[in-house]
Amino acid sequence: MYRTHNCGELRIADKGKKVVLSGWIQRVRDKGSIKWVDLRDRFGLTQMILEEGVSDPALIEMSKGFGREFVIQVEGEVSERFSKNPELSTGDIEIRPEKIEVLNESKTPPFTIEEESDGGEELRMKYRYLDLRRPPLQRNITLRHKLLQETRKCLDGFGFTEIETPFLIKSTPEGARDYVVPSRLHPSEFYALPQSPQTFKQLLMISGYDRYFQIVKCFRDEDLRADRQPEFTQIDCEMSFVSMEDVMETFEGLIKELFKNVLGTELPEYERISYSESMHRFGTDRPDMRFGMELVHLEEHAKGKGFKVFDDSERVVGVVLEGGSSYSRKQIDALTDFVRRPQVGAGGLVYVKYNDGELKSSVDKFFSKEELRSWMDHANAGKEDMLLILAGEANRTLFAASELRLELGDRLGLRKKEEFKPLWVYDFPMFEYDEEGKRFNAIHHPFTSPKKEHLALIETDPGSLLANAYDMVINGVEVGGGSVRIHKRDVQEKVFKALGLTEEEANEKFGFLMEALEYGAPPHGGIAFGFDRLCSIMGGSESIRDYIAFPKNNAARDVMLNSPSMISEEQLKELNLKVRG
RNA sequence: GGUCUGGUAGUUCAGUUGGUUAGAAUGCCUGCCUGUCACGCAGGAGGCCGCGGGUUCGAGUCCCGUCCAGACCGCCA
Repeated sequence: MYRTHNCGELRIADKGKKVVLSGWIQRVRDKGSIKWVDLRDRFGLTQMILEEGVSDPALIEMSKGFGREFVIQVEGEVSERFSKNPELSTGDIEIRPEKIEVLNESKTPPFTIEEESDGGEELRMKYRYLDLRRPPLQRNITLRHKLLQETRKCLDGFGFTEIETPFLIKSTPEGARDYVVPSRLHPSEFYALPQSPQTFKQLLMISGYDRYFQIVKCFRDEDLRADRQPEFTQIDCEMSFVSMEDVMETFEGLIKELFKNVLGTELPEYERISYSESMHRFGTDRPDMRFGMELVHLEEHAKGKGFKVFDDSERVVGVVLEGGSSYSRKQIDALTDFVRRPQVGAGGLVYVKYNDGELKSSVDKFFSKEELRSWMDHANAGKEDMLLILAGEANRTLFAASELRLELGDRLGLRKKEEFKPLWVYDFPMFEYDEEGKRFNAIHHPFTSPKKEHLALIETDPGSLLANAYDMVINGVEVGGGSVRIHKRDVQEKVFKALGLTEEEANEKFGFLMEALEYGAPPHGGIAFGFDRLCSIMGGSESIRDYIAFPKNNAARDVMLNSPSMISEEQLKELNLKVRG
């Protein structure tokens, strides 16, 4: 028997018990005539003691060969410590070994396997199996496990059926780039890996399964980010006979359940705002609701007074920094640098604040004190505050203002990790115009239903058409998005047409779906959650890589496997492929 | 495709205006230590300064190229 207990469970009540423990050597502390060895597994740390004149001399001799991460098995007695460690759950006891067996030796690991490792990102990725031994990663992976279990339990309870859908499917190059798999049996033909099981889940509704879910890998061949991996996991859901309201209510319920059962947190009530309201108040469609500092619109107050920068701008947008009147020139310059970074993209930053009771601004030359005061009043800014103003083309200015708001929120410590503010954003536009492609793209996807009352606009003014689409946003992160789908063929045809697909193209790619819509498709809708993102939000980390056991790096490489890699001539030949270059 | 930051000991980093033998911490090895728990103390080993060119009497340091890593923009229906 390798063990009677794990390394995290023995307490003072176990004093005197004969036990067997197995684990990894975390550290050896050699104090001359006493030596301690910390034994670690994923449950905790237990100390073993070797004492000259007390312990078996053969064991002391043997322990001289011990190194970090050796795997050993220890048989011995639980004894009370002479000096206890209140920091450790097993800190009252230690093991006095009678028998030790080295189950496996270990090379010295290239970084420390501790709460805080000394290793850098790249090295830890290469030795991911060692990094995964560290307590923070074990907590993350365990959190993910709990979320998986709770999700299944909860959705099962809601009457959802888990159904698997295929990974080898057909390439449809709209939207994200597909990962593609060559077919051996059909030379020159390819499968694609799904970007999502979207069409399958709709077909399952047509098949009458009523409520479907799947915790499923999805694949997108696009560039990576801290919160984006080429293969990622979705909680994919679909329901029949539902309105937008029904879907929102159901999945608010799911997420509340998950927070309660996994984190022990009661989520506050969901706010709901429309896309246009969100853009107006926050400059983004995924606002962080943990703090205020909403955008102030100053076009009416600031334009047409002869200041060219403002006069030439579509938008003049302010953010009030509470307590900002004490900001120094240097601090304001730092904020200016922040908004001028190419990633934010603003041209500059105008400030207005009180200095010894006098209004002071970077545009004093162009505006009177009264005009400045009217801005401050409109912005509800007090004597201690500072009004920061951005101006320019509409989209860019809103984006920059939104980034500035987040930056200020960070500086004021208003974005607390342990606070959660959930939100629905709904009524997204159906299409957006792609300047490069000179055509309309679906903002959500082409199976999203347009608002019934707007449907007539689809031929005249597609840009103003709203969709029955909704995103769930928590703390400024889009954790899920969905829509009520099109369930009638003629509507689906109109949408494809608006997207610039010919009838032939639409039939070639989605004929199966359109035909299915003709056989009694029920009204249906659903949502998909980014499961990795949900983990990272709940776990309090920025990067989803911390919640994926074996992630890819930012060039989509697995540095441990060193994949992707070349394949052999024989494999290529079998697949009827030739590699260029 | 683009912007920015970085690459120096096993690891994390410092390295001045271009100038002697490239440093620190930690890890590793050796010795000492009777209650440690980030133990302590003393000593030791450990370097193709990412790679390739160039400038210079002289390059870790400056220039060009390249590779790798990270963040971001584009992209992600």
